[in-house]
Amino acid sequence: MKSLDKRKEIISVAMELLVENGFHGVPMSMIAARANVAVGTIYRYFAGKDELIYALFQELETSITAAIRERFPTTGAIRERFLYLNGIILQYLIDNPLHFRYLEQFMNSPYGVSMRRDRLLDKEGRNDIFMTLFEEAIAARIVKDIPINALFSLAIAPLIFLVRDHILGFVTLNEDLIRQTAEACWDAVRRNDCESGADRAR
Amino acid sequence: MKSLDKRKEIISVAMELLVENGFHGVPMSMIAARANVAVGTIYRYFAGKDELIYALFQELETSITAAIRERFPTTGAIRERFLYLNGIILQYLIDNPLHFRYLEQFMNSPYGVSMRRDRLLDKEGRNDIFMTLFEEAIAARIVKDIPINALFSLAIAPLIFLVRDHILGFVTLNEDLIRQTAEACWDAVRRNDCESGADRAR
Amino acid sequence: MKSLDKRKEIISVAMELLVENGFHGVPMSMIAARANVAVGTIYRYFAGKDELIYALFQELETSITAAIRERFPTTGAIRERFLYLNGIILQYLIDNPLHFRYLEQFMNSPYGVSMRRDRLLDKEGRNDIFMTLFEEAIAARIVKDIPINALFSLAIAPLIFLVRDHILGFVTLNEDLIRQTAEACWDAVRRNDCESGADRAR
Amino acid sequence: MKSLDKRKEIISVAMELLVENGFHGVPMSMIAARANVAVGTIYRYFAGKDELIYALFQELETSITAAIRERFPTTGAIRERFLYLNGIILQYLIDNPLHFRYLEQFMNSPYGVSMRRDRLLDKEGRNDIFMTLFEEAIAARIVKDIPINALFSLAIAPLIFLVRDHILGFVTLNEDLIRQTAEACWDAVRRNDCESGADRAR
DNA sequence: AATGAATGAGGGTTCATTCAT
DNA sequence: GATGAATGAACCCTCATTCAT
Repeated sequence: MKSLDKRKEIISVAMELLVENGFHGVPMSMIAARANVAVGTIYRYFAGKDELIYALFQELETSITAAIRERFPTTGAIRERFLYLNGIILQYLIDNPLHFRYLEQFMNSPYGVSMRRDRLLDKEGRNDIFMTLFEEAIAARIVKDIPINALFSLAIAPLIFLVRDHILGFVTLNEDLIRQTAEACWDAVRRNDCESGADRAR
Repeated sequence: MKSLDKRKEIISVAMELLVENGFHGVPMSMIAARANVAVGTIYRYFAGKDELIYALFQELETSITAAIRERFPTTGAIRERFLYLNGIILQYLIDNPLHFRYLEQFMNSPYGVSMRRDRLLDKEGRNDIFMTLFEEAIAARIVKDIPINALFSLAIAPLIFLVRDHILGFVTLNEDLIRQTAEACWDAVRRNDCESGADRAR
Repeated sequence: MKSLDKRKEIISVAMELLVENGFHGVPMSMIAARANVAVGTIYRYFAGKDELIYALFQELETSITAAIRERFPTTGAIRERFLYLNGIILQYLIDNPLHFRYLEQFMNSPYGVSMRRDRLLDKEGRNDIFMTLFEEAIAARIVKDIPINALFSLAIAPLIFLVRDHILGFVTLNEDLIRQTAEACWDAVRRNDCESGADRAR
Repeated sequence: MKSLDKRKEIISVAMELLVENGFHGVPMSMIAARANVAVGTIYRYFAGKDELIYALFQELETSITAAIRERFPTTGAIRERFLYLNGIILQYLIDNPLHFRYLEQFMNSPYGVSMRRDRLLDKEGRNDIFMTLFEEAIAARIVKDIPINALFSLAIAPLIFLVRDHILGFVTLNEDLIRQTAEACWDAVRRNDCESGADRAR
């Protein structure tokens, strides 16, 4: 097995186990055993358990960002791009439930909190696609005049919750429901006087 | 100190410590020390650490349910009740950031997952207030015709995300923003043809 | 077994094992097993292995200091007190070969070096009995006019070396030899013009 | 790099690191890295870590013995030869503090102990220069009539202690102090009735 | 000869839980 | 009821050594 394959195998196995058993329910030895490597080998690729957990997050972030970037249209009506973007994200999360569950656990653990604290400092501007879209929309006075964080929450949060329900089996997300939800999110962020409501009717 | 006081003290101390350091960053001995009891004493009130963690969740759930129930108006226009309900929840979470952060950590840990699995079985119908309201709204054809889980996500998720941002200092939630967000959530769930859009203008 | 007894047992067992196998040849588990306690118990009395090693040194230092102090005469001719002091030390080391070997290993390991570095800072004036004696002797112009460290080395170092040889079986230290060596050390430190040489003849 | 150069480089790097961090504070990988060779390469020159540590000791012993032998005068008054010998040793240790510190650590570790045990068996008669000198001196009734080990300790131990103090910065060894200490050591070993004391005045 | 990735036994340490007082 | 000393399984991590390249 090549070196890179080993790293990938470790990441893949770790993701699965950590999602299933929680960060503290998975000894390094368990990861090693399932990845068919020695414990020490993991430490050639990751400085420690914490670093492995962070690395998994970054791996996943890279993957989701790539997925979005490669499919996202840079032109077209804002509303259409918004709906399309939401659709992509929803689809990605449904297709990669492991990633979704890892993200949820990571973000709501001390790891995620400290990660966000670090990010606050070196503001690299993540989620830039969404942010760019919103900035354009704000300038065009198409969306509500509230802080961009609020817009972001209105646009994204329901998707996250729905995916969670979907994964837990409370609801089944089909194409129709995905579209409807994406549109509902748009309703939440757009200005909703009749005029701009009219743009739907065009 | 009375027996009940001890239990309360343990719960209060544990909540604080667990939120700050994560479930696995808090030894029982640390809780005992901060609560001014012996380690063994905790085991008189809770069967073990896991049970303590579950008990904390239940305490908190009781508290939040009570807060909602005691303030929620059973009459009035659906939209107004919806906005009011959202406002109560938001306010509760802002006033009790410890509860909020505990919930987030709990829900996204193996504890929360297994708890939800248990609930799936003995469907007790939590969140009944919201559900009742939605059922009424669906019957009145005021809200979109999508699964109730989707409605629930659209109504609640953005608030959760915003509170998280607020607690982390990304955004400051004042009364205006709370109202605007609650209304945006309503926009997401309501039927948004011009007619029902008009009901806002009434 | 009382708590204090346990601490003593751990110290005693640790001393023996560490002397025999070296600091790094003795796992905590080995100490625990021989002391008939659980591994964790050691950590109730010592913060960690390093601290245990330091504690052993201090234990031993206290013991040796006490042994010297309780027997040392505060009056009498300087030469007699010097010889007596050397005798006490020699006897102590011969009687407690474990202590001697522990000291040697400790002093010549990174532990001892860092300990001495710490002591340099908070100069507490150890070995004060010897130092006091020397200061008196210097004032009386009985000993050589060289730095006190040099005097100290001349007075003590040969004893240490001899004890080492004794323990290794290269030489057998009997009372005669002890006395002769102590006197030879005195010859090394005293002013050795005929006049002060004469004080021996008095 | 030639093979021999590699061996020398490994030895030199290892000496430095082992002195600074202790035998157990230096992984083989650290030595390899600092010597710019692969870990495996070290094992071509030394059978294992223990053997490396022994080899370092032997290198050093060879070096010190050579230094003494090449400078030591085989003729002259015993006292002068004694003083000269002590001077050589002292100078060597001061010039090679790394060797000194290595020796101290080695001798007082299980390595040194087992080495000495081995030597006991195949009595090779080390320190022969000193021993020869002493035997000559004993025969000439110039030194005290005590076991040769005792004489050796009196002659050498203070120097060792002083060098240690010097390296640790407790005292500064200049030429004067070196000479004075060497003479004091002579005072310790020589017969010190006035007559032989007079030989100093000659 | 040289490399360095891989190994895995072994070590220090933690901490949930128990139970004699 | 309350205490907290004692327990020991289990964890993370290190590093001497090997061996395929």
